[in-house]
Parts: sequence; structure tokens; C-alpha cells
Amino acid sequence: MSTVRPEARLPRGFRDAFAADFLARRKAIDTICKVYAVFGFEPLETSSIEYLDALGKYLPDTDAPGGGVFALRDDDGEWIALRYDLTAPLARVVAAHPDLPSPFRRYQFGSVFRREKKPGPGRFREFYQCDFDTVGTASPAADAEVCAVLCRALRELGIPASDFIVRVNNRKLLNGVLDAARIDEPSRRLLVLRSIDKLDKFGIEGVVQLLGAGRTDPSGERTDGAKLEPAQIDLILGLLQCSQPDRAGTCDAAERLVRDSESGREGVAELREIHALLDAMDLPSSLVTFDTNVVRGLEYYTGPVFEAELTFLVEEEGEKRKFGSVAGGGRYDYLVERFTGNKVPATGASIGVDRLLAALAKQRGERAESLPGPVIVTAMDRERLADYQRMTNELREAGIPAELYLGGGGFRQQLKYADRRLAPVVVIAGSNEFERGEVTLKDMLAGKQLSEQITDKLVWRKEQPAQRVVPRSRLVAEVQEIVQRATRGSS
RNA sequence: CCUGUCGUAGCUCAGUUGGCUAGAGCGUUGGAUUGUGGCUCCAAAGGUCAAGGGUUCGAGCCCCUUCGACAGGACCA
Repeated sequence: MSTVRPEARLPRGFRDAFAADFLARRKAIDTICKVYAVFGFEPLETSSIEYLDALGKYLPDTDAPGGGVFALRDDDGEWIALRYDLTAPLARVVAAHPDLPSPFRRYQFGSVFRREKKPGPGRFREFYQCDFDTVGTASPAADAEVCAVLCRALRELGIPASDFIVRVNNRKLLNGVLDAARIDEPSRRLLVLRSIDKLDKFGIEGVVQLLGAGRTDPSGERTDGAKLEPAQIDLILGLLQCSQPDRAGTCDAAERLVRDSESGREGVAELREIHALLDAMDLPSSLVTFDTNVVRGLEYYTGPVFEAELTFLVEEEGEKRKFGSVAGGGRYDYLVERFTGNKVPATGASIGVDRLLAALAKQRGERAESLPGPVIVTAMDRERLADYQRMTNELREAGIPAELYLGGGGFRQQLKYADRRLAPVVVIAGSNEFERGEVTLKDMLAGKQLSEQITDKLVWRKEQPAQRVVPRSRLVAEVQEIVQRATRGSS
């Protein structure tokens, strides 16, 4: 009889988070959410699953939804899907609760799911986002605040101002230039936006090719171009190159490009207002810049768009690389209207926590150090389990993380276990200690340091310089003292 | 989804034009040390050479298919 065993595997693009990563993420989320709260956003948690049409995904004529989302058919035949961001669910909540205060300012963190065909480093199918939005105002002040929140959050995470930049653009400006260039067909406008989005990937020549005849990648892959006239391409290039170090300068340059396009003029006007408000919040152009190349997604955004990028370089297999965008957002004045028919302007952004943490870990030399583990109470004499359990409990009552050794094996193995768990202290009590009413405490950290000078293992064991014998009644106090010394030393 | 490279022990990798029983380091386990982690020494366990098919007297190596990883491209609300 053969048993079919499942393979202990994980679908690609998903991962497990062990203690160090989990704690680092929770800490980052906590820091970010505190910033959101300071700016007056309140928490909201929505369900992980939504109806597919509420997410904005419509079924093609096939019987399965298109790529990108994890969807399944419910018992009643309706398509439901895992959320792929936190914004669409917010729109649903706002549409379903007309009694909410307006503007409604909420933040939310949680994992979102995307059915990526090709996940890679920094690109997963489940990842954490910290999102914040203001729903119900068209005021550019809300957009300026988005930038301020992003800056503050990144600063609170310990990133110096010189290591990141927030870029702002306006979709109305992009549309204005498309108008000015007389590119009318929606499909071609989309192609142009896509090409602009690839600027940092292929450089200016690559974008020119994509706007014109097309581009053949070194890998041999051919991409069709937008087939624009040279004059049109020049206009787009003008847009790509009009960003200035200072925001006002960029506005001036952009204004000349959009000519008489109404949308373009509106876009520039909004940027000017945002600029003034950023000044009022002491956010200089070096921190929040206007960058006419930012596209951020192809539909969905209707006005200002934001992107936060880490600017330091990361060493990767000998090559220095930019890590790229760690947060993004923008104004979307259409999402709620989809449900209710009422125009409800909204703006916000989202921080990609996993990407951000990965970048920081890379920069600060790989591994986040593991935190100290619990005190381990060893069980040398299995007949005295109750005594060991009592000691463990006393430590816990005092708030010291402690664990009674529950595994099998000899005493040597118990110490190996304690070592692996990064225990700061090991409590030892055998017949010797019990007879005299004492316990032995082993300071694992001190032991580690002293062990560098070991010459003779047998002598080392006999002397045990990192151990002390204390009265049983002093157990908690003495352990406390060693633990405090250890945590002070490590942090 | 397209193109390319790769897949050998838990991990990192050797493995000669296709030729005897597929190796090393690290890790794991046991012992030296009947009550002591981290140093040292000794020993052991651990492999369907990704899977399936083909060529060959003979395949880890060559050919085909599938799966997976990596890199680039397409797509990315």
C-alpha cells in the first residue's frame, strides 16, 4: 500500500515569515500607522475578499477572470476575489456607508494579493501595504498632505532625508501634453504612457524607439511602437526633459508645453497650489520634487500622482543598483462614482512595507539581528519536573520570557537548544543544587565572549566562569539582572 | 506568456571527451566529556544526480518533453 505524500512546498511568489522578519515588519507597520494617526487618519479593516466586480475587474466572455487576481466562484455562482490593493475596498466601504463623515480619512494595513506571472526578488504575490486616503475632497491640500505623510513616515522609519525623494506628477499634465500633440486614440495614448513609464528602464533612446517604430530588446524580443510623427515625439521628449530641480521651475516649463490644452493648464495649476502648500509645510524641492516622468499605473488615477523612491544604491552581485519605488499613490476621482454615480474625489497613497524593509536590510548589511530568546530552564532530573515548572512560572510572573525545556535528549542537547534559541540565561538545577537550596545560572552571552579564549575544554568546563550559583530564593532577581545586562548590551 | 541560462546531500558547490562503488565544506546526529552550548578531534547518517522518455555496451554529462529556479522582455489595476 503506497501513501501519496504531499510535497512540503509553497506556491511561487508566496513566503513564510520567521521571527526576525515578522518582528521587523510589525515594527515598521506600527511606526507607519502612528504617523498616519498623527495626521488624523483613523483605522479601518476591510475583508480580504470582495466581489470581483467591486474590485473593478470585469469578466471577459470566458468563464474565468483575466490575469492579475486570485478569483474563485462562490456557491451561488458569483465571482469573488482576493483584494489586490486596499483602495478599491475603501471605495466600496465609502459607497456602502453614505453616513460616514466627509471627508473620510482612513488608514489600513494588510496583505494584498496579485497573481503575478513572474514573481521575483521584491515582487511577490502576497505582500503588505500600508495605505492611507482622504475621501471626499478635491482640495490640493489633501494631495500636499499625502506627500507630507510619506516624508514623515519614511523619516520615522529611520531613513535620512538624503536617502529618499518623493516625486509628484499630474495625470492632467500628461493628458494635456497628449492633447497638445494631438494623440487622440485611447489605445495610442495608453501606449505613450507605457513608453514614458519605461524611461528609467531603457533610457531616453529606448523611449524614443517605443514612441516611434518600436524596439527590439537585446534578448531578441520585439515590442511594437506607438508610431508617432517626429513632431509628436519631440513634444513628448520635451515633457520628459522639462523637470527642474525646483518645483516652480518645473511648473513654468510644463506650462509652456501644454499650450492651450485645458486639462494641461488645470494640471499645472494644481501643481502650483500643491507647491505652495508644501512650502508651507517646510518640504523643500530636494525632498518632494515635481517629476514629469512619473506615470504610476495606466488607468484609475485622475490627477496628482505620487511615488516615493529610495535613492541610495544597493550592492547586488557586484553591481550597484537603485532599489526603486517603495510607495505610490495618487488622486482617483472615479472609484466611488463607479458604485453610486456621485462624484466623490479622493486621494491617498500606499507604502509597500516588504519592499521597503528589503531595501533597508540590503543597505544596512543584510540580516536584522535576531532578538534574544527566552530564558531556558533545563530539566536535568526528570523526576523534578514540577520544580522546574515552578521556576519557569516564577520567571514568567516577573515578566521574563521563559521556557521549560520540553524536548528529549541529554543535558548537552538542552544547552545546544538554549544556544540556538539565543537564550540569555540558562537555569540549571540538579541534585547538587536541590540539596543546598540553590540554582545555577549560566550567562550565555558572557559565556560566548569568554569562550573565545578556550584552550582546554576540560579545564573550561570545570571552572565555568560564566556561571554563578545563587540561593533558590534569589532566582528571579538574579536572572532579571543578567537579562537586563544582556538586552542593554545588544541594543 | 516569449527568449536565454541553470537544476547533483538540509545549505553552498566539485564531478575530466560519455567509463569502476557520485565527492568536499558547512550543517545534523553520536562519541571523546555518566551535569554544560560556543573551540578541538573522531565517527555516522544523509542522494530516485528535478521528473519522465530517448540515444548508447555504458548517461550526473548527449537529445526530446514536463516541472522548478534565475536573468531579460511582454503585462502590472
